[in-house]
Amino acid sequence: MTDLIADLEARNLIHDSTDREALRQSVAAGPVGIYYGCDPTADSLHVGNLIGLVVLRRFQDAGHQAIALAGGATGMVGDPGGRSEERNLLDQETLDHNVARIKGQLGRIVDLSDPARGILVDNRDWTEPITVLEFLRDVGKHVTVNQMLARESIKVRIESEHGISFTEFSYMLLQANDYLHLHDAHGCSIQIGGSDQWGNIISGVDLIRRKRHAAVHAFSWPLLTASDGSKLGKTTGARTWLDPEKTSPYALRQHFVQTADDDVRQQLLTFSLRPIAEIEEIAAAHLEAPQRREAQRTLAHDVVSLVHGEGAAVAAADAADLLFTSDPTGASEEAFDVLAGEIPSSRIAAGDVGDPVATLVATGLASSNGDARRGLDQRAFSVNGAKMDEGTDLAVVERLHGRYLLLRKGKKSHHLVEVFS
RNA sequence: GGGCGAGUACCCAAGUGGCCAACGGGGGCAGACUGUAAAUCUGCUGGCAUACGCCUUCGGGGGUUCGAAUCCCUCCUCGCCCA
Repeated sequence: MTDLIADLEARNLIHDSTDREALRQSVAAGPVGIYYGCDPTADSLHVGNLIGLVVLRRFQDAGHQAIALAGGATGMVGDPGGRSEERNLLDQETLDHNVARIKGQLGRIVDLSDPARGILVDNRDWTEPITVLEFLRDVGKHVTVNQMLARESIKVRIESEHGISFTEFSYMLLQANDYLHLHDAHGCSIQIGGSDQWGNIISGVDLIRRKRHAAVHAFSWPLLTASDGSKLGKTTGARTWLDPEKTSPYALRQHFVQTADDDVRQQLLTFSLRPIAEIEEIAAAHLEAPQRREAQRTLAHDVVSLVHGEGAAVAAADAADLLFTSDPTGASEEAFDVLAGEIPSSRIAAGDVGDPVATLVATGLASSNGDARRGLDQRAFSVNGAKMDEGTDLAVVERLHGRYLLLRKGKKSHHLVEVFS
């Protein structure tokens, strides 16, 4: 990559930045340390964090040092941005657990095996030892409350009915101190984050300029929103996680396959490591024949491959093909073996198969007997491709390959039942 | 410390003694239409029950009443104002 910054600009991944020319020259001049931080508020990263990780990856591929920061300390305090109420504080034990899990997920996207290429740090390591007095003198002295109050994230909270605690108010100082530490200890000179982080990021840049008289850089990407305005990865319902235990590779694939036409080009630019020219070709082909969903398929493949590996991406694609494009009753036994590993599945004794309501609840496709009955009423469920009703006796439904029942709710939820005797 | 106000289901929010499992909106799920898209229209959205109905729920606890989300007491949490 001759000009990484230009590439990112073309991908619409730069929203705000410090002096653009200085940033460009710094990146072009040689390897730099670049840092992206996320707070371990859950035991898994989600697709919202993926942008940062992919940007780190792009820098790493260009020979720079990626610094992934797990915010063990800031996670204890809570970022006031983007919410109207105080966070619930997490305890040490939970944070430890979360950081450990996140490290595994991170390591697949960003190479952490060679410290010169990438490292994972936890800001508790340098934040915990600082005393309150040191912090107030060394960090607090360099920042005016006036500036802090001017930040959008703070302003919003002050005007909200719940207000903001001093704890969360202090968050940006901790993050500023992180950047200072990484600058001193690792020579880090770029910080990145979503545009909602810009205030916090700039605080760090200012702090370093005041204390070290050094000009460091930063940029943010536009907060990813779907064309319907919802915040990606934070859809009210189920989040899409990077941990395969929480969101299977198949489910992750489905999340991206279902991307809206209007969003798919931008998402490819954001998440795919393919060159821009190739993505533009795919986008152009997609405009010609959107119903083929080739762009969505490419996007889904690239993301799953990045997060879980090529093998998982292919397996997830095969499972999806079986469920959506071909007749499940004609699928081979081997295909079902694979499918069982990709979609939710369960084993049920032959004697327990019969009543559709009980079976639907047992598989989790319905949340309660009432939910199952409502769904059956609305003809939402099918077994082996045939619609079910309350009278369907699953015991007499012919099992595929002698042992499988493929249950479906709506168009998108599947569950494979293996019947044993 | 004092005064005022608020806490309702996933979220916002109506309801101020029975017609309340609780208006409305959002979100979610499903059906029709489709391309595993969007838009649109329709249905559903506490649990048990085929059903009559029963049970649990309106910040926590206690009370008044035949009957409470609604009235009283108390506690907790939060906001605004005064000190």
